[in-house]
Amino acid sequence: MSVRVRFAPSPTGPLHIGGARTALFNYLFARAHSGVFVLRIDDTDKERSTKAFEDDILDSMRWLGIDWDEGPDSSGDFAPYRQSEREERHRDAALRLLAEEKAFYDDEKVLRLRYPIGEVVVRDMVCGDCVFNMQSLGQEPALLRSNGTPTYHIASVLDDVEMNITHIIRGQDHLTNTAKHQVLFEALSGKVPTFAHLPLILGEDGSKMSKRNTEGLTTVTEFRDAGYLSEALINFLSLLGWSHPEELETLSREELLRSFDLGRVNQTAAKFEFQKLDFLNGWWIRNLPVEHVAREARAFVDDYSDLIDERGPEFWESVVDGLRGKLTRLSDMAAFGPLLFSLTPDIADDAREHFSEGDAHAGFLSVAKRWCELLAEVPLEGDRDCYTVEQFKKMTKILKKELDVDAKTVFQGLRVLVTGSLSGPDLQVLASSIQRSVLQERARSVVAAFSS
RNA sequence: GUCCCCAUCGUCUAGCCUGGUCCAGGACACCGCCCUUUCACGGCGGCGACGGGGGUUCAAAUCCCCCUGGGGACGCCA
Repeated sequence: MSVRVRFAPSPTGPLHIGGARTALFNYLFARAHSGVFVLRIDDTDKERSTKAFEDDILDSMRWLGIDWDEGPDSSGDFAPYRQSEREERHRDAALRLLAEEKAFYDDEKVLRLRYPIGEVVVRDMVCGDCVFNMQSLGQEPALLRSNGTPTYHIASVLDDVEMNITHIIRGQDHLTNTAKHQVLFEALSGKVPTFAHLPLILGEDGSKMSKRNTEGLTTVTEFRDAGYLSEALINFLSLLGWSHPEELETLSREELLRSFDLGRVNQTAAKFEFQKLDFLNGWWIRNLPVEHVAREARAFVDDYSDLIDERGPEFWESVVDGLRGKLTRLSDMAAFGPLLFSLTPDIADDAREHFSEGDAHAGFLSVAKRWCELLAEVPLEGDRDCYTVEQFKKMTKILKKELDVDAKTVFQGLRVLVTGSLSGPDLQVLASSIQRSVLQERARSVVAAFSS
């Protein structure tokens, strides 16, 4: 029988990063086995489920590139894929169990599963055999609430049966549920799917990747808005609890599809560390095709949208290509907006201090004077409004040759005249991306600041 | 508290199933050096772990037991 797996989030919140990892592993497992990946919306909790959250979950998965074969938005042989639309089946199944004396009503009019006496063994692809004494598992799981509506337990198991789910891949926090569900599977169909419980992802403090972590990011949307690429997130998530057979670390979606193997999933909970995610994000920013990164980066320089559009598409790509070496998150791009377009750069304190007195001050002023002259003298090429990298190089050479100032002062001075700061991205890239008129205006502004 | 799961560098991990090639390998972070007229990138090197105790064995990170530590589950939530 061919592999069928499902990811079954409940739309009571946006897609959490931990849920994304579960979805990813299901997706990779399905693809690795040429199987089917089902997205099912487990919205049995009507009070807390919303369409907005469902939309967020679908959008997040699309953004991550985790696509599904059957789901609420597509027709499939097992539709509907929203549990709220399958309520009758769930209720009927629960009542059938009651008729067969496999369930019973408690004093509160809640229908509960009847436990067998003794032990249940869960055979798990990751954890091995886990033995549970059913009597130690606490209260029997509720199947129908006192108001007659089905609960997660009956809905989930019945749907897994009806949708021919062969493998259930979910977090280890479901392990005790699985013992109960296994009883339900046997009662409902006599067949039990294969289970794989993934190790949990812990927050940096070591416990539960819960509401808040050090960076305040928990949902996929939040990570996206913070400037992470889906490629980096997928890469990072894949390495939490799993490792590549050749220990490769930077893994593309294609490589993951090629090499994923549930057998290599470990059983140890992993802490979510931003340092590694940041490293991978920077790596992907540097290694993905420029067009792709340029496109993704646009969202983070929204304030300069018009100015960027005015300069044409090639401008933006060349800027991103020149500057991406310095990026960790796409949101870092925001800082480059003013660097590219502002007419009056803020002057950094250390820059002001560095050139405020003595020889440094004198040297700086002579660089500034000559720089202003060059900006007036050196013509632009063709119909360009910026100097080329070569022209800028030539101009710095002139400064170095003509002035009785050491090279360091020339370059640092130039950097301050162009950016107002002593450090920043490659000056050649930057200077050749800034319009001459802006360069002139800035030089004037900086000189004025240093003269007063 | 009860039950379940887990335990290798600060972190993610390889190795463990099929004991010896492991005085434990990689990656992130950190620290040096190189590259560089800044910062990054890149290159090279360094620091750094088998939780403890018993077994089994000629031999244990690898197998068994106990302890300790960590995590999870115990809802008319999913």
